[in-house]
Amino acid sequence: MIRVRFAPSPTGSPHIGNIRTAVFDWLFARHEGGVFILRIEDTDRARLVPGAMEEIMRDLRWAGLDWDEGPEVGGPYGPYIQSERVDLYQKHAEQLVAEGRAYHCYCTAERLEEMRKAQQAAGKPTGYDQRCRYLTEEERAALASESDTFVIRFAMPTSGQTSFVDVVRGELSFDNALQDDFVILKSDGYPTYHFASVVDDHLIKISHVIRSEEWISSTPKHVQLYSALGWEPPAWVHPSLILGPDRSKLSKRHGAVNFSTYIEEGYLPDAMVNYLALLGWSAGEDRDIYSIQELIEKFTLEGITGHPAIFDAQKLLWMNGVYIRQTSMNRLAELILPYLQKAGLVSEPPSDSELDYVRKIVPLIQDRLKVLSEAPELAEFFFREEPAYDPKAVQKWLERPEASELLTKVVDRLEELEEWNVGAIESAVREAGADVGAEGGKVIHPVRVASTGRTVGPGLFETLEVLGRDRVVTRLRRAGSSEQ
RNA sequence: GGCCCCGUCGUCUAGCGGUCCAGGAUGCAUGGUUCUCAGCCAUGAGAUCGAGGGUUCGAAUCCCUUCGGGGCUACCA
Repeated sequence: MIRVRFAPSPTGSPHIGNIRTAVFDWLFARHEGGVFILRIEDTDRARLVPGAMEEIMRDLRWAGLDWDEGPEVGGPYGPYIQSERVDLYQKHAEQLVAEGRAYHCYCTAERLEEMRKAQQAAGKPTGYDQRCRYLTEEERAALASESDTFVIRFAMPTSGQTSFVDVVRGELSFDNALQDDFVILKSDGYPTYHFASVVDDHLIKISHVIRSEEWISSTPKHVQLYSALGWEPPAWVHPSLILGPDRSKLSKRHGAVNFSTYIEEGYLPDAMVNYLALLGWSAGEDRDIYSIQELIEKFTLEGITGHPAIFDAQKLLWMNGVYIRQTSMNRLAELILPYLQKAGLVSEPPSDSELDYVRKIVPLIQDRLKVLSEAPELAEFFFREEPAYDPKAVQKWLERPEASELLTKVVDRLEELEEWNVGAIESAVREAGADVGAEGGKVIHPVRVASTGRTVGPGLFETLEVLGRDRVVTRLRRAGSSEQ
């Protein structure tokens, strides 16, 4: 049975890279008919951010990455929050100590710091000097009695190599002598990541550890831990990092990296998952748009690339536009409604007529939307009592002698229309234009500016139809008479 | 510094010894559709496959060296 886990640390908001890993985990589990597990790695009490765990779960749910075991849903190997499992880590750590595979260390932070400085100054690899590893019983007892705190360090083999197979890179090998006697249990009684993840991955029966490249160098530590504990390690899968435009690890410096930012800006869940799946993975085909179902069908570990990928916000934007165009009108109306309300264009809750109006506007802006948050800007003139007139547009199309006459003719004809629909509106406007010797853009542009305040926008006749006769007549009359 | 990973158009990538004087997408440019914008359609520019050596009849694909980028190097994850 394939069992994978997404194991974030609640130290802040999930960012693009975190969710990309979750996407890989989830896609792999679903492809294999396996189990996707969410485990919270909150063993660093100092960096814990209140609410971060909730945000992680909210983001995953928003993206449709549902977990089969984990917080709020439970499962046979819980709890799935590491701070609730400390006794487990302590038990296994003590077991390692009893077996001589780990030891208590009484060195102070100050001594460790000095040691590191000296090592760096001497140009030597840094790492614990194992002072507490070879203590005699007497020395150990003495230190224990005079020191109230200690950590437990793992006794790494001092020679030989540790090898393991990484699914995306093949066999990797590291010198044991260069590995540190790393801490497995901190002085506050909590485990370090290295220890907690190994204990949990085993106890929770994880078959594949999928985590980003930054963990490769500590994998030999984990492999040795498995060996000391007498456990079989899982398959290791290390996709490459996601980089910022400057090619360094994606971080806050690069701007919008928090996943929630993309939710707020109005990216669609499926578009985000589609885009993230393609960052570091490929189905080996000449295409980019995949439904979630298709991604599940196609996703294999073999398609994961071994080189870093730079996050391309422009391509994401394009892809989101594709998804918006694929969205049904009614659905899109629902999606943009909150944005229109936030901008004060539609009341909360919306009236039936407002809802109806929004639905009529959607077809006109769908092709022009790349993210939902652009909706208010694109549709503002539909809602305002008086549209915001672009001064340059007014100057170019309305502040000319013939404009007033033209607009008047247009309104006159529009008012006489029996049917208010695109065809009738178009005929009326064009005929009015012909009356004053203006055709095509010469009549369309002034009318657009007069009715919407701008030179760009959806097709004029469709726009007028949706605006409705009352608004159109009012705006054209006003613009036609208030010649500057 | 040490250890490790990686290196194909600006970007995401296809490619796993010959069908590649390297394909798709994005972005960019130009043209078409049209009332503008967007969309859509078409065309184009854009990668001597980081570089240098090999192996081979033949290499982006295998080997070595080199350079470059990145990651790790905590009682953080």
